[in-house]
Amino acid sequence: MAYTQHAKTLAEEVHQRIRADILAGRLLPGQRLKLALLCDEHGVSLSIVREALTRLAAEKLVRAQPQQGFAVTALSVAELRDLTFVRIAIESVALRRAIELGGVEWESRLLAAHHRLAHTPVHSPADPKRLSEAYAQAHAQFHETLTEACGSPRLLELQRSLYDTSELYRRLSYMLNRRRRNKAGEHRGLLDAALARNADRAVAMLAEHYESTTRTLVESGILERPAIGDAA
Amino acid sequence: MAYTQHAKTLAEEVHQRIRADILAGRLLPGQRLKLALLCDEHGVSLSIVREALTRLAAEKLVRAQPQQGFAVTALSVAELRDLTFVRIAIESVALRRAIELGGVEWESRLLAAHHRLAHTPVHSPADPKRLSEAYAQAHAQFHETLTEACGSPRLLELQRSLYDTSELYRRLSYMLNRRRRNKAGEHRGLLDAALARNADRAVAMLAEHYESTTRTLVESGILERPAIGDAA
DNA sequence: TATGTTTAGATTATCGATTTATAATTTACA
DNA sequence: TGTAAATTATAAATCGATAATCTAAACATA
Repeated sequence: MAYTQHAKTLAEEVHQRIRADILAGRLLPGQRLKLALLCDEHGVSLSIVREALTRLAAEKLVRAQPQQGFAVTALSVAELRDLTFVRIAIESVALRRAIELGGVEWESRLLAAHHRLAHTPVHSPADPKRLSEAYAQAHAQFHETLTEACGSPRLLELQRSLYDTSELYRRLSYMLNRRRRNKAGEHRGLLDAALARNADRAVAMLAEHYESTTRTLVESGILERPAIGDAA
Repeated sequence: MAYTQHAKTLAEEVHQRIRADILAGRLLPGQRLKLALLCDEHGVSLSIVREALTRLAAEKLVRAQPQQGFAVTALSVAELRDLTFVRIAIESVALRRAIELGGVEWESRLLAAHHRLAHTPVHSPADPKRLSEAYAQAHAQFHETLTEACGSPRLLELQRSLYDTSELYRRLSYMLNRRRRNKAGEHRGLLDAALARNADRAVAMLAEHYESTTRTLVESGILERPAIGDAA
């Protein structure tokens, strides 16, 4: 995920901060991002906020409309389905390569990442409805490690970018999911398949893992009403 | 490719202009892009050029180094190989879907795009060493049409972005390729395979099509010396 | 009451100037 | 003569102000 790398420029700093706000759900899909408010909030000038939002727009986390400012990207059902399809397509390729190329080094890191994930509480003690920040991190780390050994930096970056785009939908899904899907089991299965070098099974599990999240969201109907709140 | 959509803001206008300069090879890989010079050239203020370059950096067409400005992205051999790998991976998925989903409508457009490509002169009369602008367009169009029917806007956009990144390497390859590879034949074969709904053959041809371009470049050794010229 | 038009307020887009950081050059010292 | 510190020059990053544009409210008209 690479939150808070030591940013070398102010614009980069603010870019990462706003990005984190979006991914953590502090800024909601559809919400307008008014420049002046963001300036106050981060204590910087217009140019900085503009540059930050411009970058986020290029990453598709916010949408820019000329003369009308910026808003957090809100995915339609169709777009979420498409995103899921592309993620599965790309990660399948990466996962197959990783399973093919990864060595003992990779196996160890994967095992470690899974162990951390399995032992991180899903909900924060403070707000039991929400996903904890620590879990979100561990989850991202596990999925990243899974394909890490694929040997293609570019593919990995694509994967990370798409992961980010779907991050807040993933959080939503967690909050919605009443019948408590067995996430832990799915991760365990993924781990086992990868370590057993069973690419077909791993890929199938990954696809199901992603599709079920999307299904939960679509069936909940929460995506229909574009949760537009104003201001930042 | 979407050159010169009617841009609604100045920054977008300049962004597209610089982008076109890079893709057409008027700005070379490794070349530093000094803000002041670009301001003069396009008759705009610093902020505008900064925003344009920031976007190009997000698209990976230029590289930004904090406190040191921007430079046109120069791919190393390893990066070019990786790029090729990712392009093949992504377009393979898209092509298979297109072959599966595409209807008569798609076939017609593909046939038309191929016809146009086949009848556009490769070199411009003005500069017989360089690739003509018209051919570059037609080529882009053909490849875009090939996968158009895949049903995934996101996948197509990814494809286009990667196509752009490799655009100037493709042009280089054309200029270098002495033994005159049979490009026309490859395109013809791709067309036939697609129309015959032979996904495996089409994908294989596509992969070979891209890999041979990369091979030409790598073997030429032209990528080794990072063609750094200063100024814009 | 509904529709279209004008006007005031708010917000974004752009600019030119200032501040800050890096790179190049000179000077001092071993 | 070579290295390190100090100085200057160059370019990027940031800011605050102005111009252009949009949104919404108030008003007039049918």
